[in-house]
Amino acid sequence: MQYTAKTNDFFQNVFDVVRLIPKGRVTSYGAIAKYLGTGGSSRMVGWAMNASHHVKPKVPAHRVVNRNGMLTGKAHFETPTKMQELLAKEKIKVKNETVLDFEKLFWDPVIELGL
DNA sequence: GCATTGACGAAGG
DNA sequence: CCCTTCGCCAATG
Repeated sequence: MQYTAKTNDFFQNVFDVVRLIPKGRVTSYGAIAKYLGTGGSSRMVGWAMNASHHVKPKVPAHRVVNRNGMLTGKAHFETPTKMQELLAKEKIKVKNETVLDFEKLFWDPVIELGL
């Protein structure tokens, strides 16, 4: 799989922001996209995460969920339960594939890191 | 090069 | 919170 110069740069930015997410906090694909200035391309953030598996250092992709706090990407982990396990280790409660207190745990890079 | 797909988002129901 | 429709854009067939 080869990435174009465009996506390669985009991917790196996504990985970088995701690694900055504090332990025990979560964010959304859209928030990351907005922070990177590609607001409408939230799908591309998800695509970037898809490539985060073989990336080093490891990207805490489990801290990235959709706008509803739902673990939509759990199926793409090593095992369908891996994502919830990692979240549980960070004291993040997950119920019915959705992060509880999502609004309280939400970490917006635009707000936390500034524009 | 067109059609389909997708770890999304907003709005309306 | 779930469902549908539409917009979004790179990758893939």
